[in-house]
Amino acid sequence: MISKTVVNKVPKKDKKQALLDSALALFVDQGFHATSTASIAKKAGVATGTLFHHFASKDALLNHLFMAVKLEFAEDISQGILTRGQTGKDLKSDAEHLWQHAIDWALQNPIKQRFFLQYSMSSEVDATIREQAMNSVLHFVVVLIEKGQQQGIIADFPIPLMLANCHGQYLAAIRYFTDHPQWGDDVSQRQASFELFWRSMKVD
Amino acid sequence: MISKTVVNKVPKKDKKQALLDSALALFVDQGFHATSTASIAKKAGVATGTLFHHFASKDALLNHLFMAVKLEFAEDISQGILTRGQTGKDLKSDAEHLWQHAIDWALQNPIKQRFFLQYSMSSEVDATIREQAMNSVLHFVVVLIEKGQQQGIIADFPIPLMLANCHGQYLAAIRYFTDHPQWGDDVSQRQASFELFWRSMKVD
Amino acid sequence: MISKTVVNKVPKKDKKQALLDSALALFVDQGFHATSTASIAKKAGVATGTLFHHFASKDALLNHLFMAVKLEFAEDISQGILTRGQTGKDLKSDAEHLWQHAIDWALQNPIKQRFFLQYSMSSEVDATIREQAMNSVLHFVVVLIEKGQQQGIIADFPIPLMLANCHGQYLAAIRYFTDHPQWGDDVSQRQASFELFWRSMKVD
Amino acid sequence: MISKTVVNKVPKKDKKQALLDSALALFVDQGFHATSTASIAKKAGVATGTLFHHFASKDALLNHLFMAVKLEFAEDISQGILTRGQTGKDLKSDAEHLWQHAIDWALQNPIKQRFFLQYSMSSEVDATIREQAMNSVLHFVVVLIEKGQQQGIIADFPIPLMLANCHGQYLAAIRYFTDHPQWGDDVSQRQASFELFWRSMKVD
DNA sequence: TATGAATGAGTATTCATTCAT
DNA sequence: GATGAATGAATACTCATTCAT
Repeated sequence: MISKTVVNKVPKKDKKQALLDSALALFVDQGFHATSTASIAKKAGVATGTLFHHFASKDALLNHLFMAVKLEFAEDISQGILTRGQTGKDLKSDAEHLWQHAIDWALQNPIKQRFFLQYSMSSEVDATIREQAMNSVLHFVVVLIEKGQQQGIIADFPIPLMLANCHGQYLAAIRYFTDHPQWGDDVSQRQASFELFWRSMKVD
Repeated sequence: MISKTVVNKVPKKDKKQALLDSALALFVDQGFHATSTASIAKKAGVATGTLFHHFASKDALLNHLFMAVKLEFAEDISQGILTRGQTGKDLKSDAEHLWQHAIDWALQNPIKQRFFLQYSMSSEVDATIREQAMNSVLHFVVVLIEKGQQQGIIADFPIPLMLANCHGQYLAAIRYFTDHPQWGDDVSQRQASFELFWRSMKVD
Repeated sequence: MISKTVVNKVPKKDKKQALLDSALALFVDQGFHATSTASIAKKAGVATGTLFHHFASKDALLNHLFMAVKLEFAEDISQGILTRGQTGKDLKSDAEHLWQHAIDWALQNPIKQRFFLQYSMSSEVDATIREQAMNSVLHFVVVLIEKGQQQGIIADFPIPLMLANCHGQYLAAIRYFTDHPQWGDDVSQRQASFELFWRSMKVD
Repeated sequence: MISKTVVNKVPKKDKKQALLDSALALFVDQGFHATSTASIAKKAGVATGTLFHHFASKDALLNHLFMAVKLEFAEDISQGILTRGQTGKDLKSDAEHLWQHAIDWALQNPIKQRFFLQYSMSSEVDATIREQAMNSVLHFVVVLIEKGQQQGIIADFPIPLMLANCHGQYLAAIRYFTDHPQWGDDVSQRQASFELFWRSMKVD
């Protein structure tokens, strides 16, 4: 009896999470419009109405998902920074750590990475959500750039421009390593990708 | 009679072109899926069926449009290169010319530029078309990089990686100048955007 | 061949009319909300999309239908008035003719009469449409009342009030004869219903 | 503990009444089908499930509500009759008192009056309920008519027909005064509305 | 009694595409 | 080629109702 109850009882959040998981997989696989809400619910093992109990609309689900994945990424990166000791001593080394960690995350979360590539610039995600998510994620980079400029290590270009540039380079890199999976473990290619990034920003 | 026919008749290609023009505007404005073929036809001033005389499907229309715009861009850039004299003497100057010309094109064709941003990575455009278009456009860059590497001016990273990086930086730049139109004419910002691009590629 | 074409070809307006006919029958039978657009189309022998080709929405269809039926009624009544000779000589006789004709119409068009009863006061029909339709139909009555008041035959109450009263009495009468069909042909009952109507309006 | 329970606990009947009140307001405002049970519950400050503890279904709620409002009306009218002294002496004066009282009730209970107008003829209310309610309310009128006919004051038409006619005139009158609120206090208009009613029934 | 998360059948509406003219 | 009425499959979303707590 007890066990049955325990087994059947889904810990509240799980249905919502199951919907998010299913949506992520399907949106990446088929695209947003080609994915029906019914298919999301079915894959999540819930009724179609349940989706709309948790999310006001299909769009709201996408926005929620986008934010969630971005935050997960941000959190993972920020953990990586915190667990390093003596941060700040060598800025380039910090930057490289950040860069490689971000690439690693993408390679280890291929679906979420494809999700980034497909929806980071898509107009299907609400513009304000996109901006909000971007800021939360790129905050590390802002900190890094500012510190580097103070130390005279990073070039003194306008920060928003540098930020946009970083983002573009990151997306290009993960797309490259996704399209050519065999090079994701190639140290020299990984090193090269960081160099392209770093050189564009450091002082000459 | 004759004159009436002549007057009313739109020179063959014009209906097709009108459809492409309307589609471009609407796809950029509302997105691909939110744009109905009926609305495209209406804006173009033709009947709904006419669209399907010129294009096999809505998807085919998008692909055709994508290719056309990319080629237009490529042609414009290539014209810019050809009209310069003594190309090749100073590679950095060539690169800068190329870069600024590409940015200018985007700023002068805001709709087509938004079209690039929205559909360059979108899965709505056929993958093969996207690749084909990319190659045709980025060919100049390949030539540039190869020459630079031979001259020892450009770093010796794998070309596909550098290419991807260039593309990412270009998209980031035009998005930046689109989001902040007031800086598109600011020489120092334009210069900075080129520097970010150039530094990532040149030898240290 | 020719005949086949002729037979298959539905004279344009017929699909729209078929939809209106089906909708009338179903709305009366099942109510507006209980009637699906699919069932209307099916009964009309057209595709579901066709309904929305002719009417912007289910609501628009109802409004259109309401107006059409009201106008048909008005036209029938107005024909009845015109085909009588020497109208105006005896106002009471004119009024009785009008009244009995209106009742007859309802009894001979039972479905449309039920439609009136169900939708004349329903909030499902647009308020402006309802008012518009009412005015067009009750115009005869206004003319009658005004003439009667000038002749000193009809009491001098405010016209809008008398109009509302007439309408209420008419709806009550047709509901009565509908609920008790056997009395619709009973001359004395029909006479009584007119008397109730006429007495409320004539001068004492 | 105890006090908390007591304070939070709403006296049994109140939740049911709150549901009825909310339903009345919403049904009048938006119509029966446009009102969801969820919105009724929300407005009443109870959970969605609670509605179904008190009423078997949404339809049952409407029927219950209809009966309740009709009875409230009947009770109010019957109070009015009882509190008058020497009823019966002057039938016309009794009838006028009844009529004006009924109009007053409608004007003082605008929402319930609109409820009458919308649902008295609607097929959404169960036919038997409607008839039952009608009888309970119109009983006064039956009594009045019968007495009047015995006294030779009221015309000798079939009672069901006269009843239907009364009902129609009453609905017309309250709709008229609702649509033109400024005339509800105009004595001459109120007097006129009664005259229209009375003349249709009294002997010539 | 009360709750509110979950259900899933039901529905209006859209839209790419066709084809007779 | 050009037209636009017609098609009908597809889909987001609603909502009365249930039931485990």
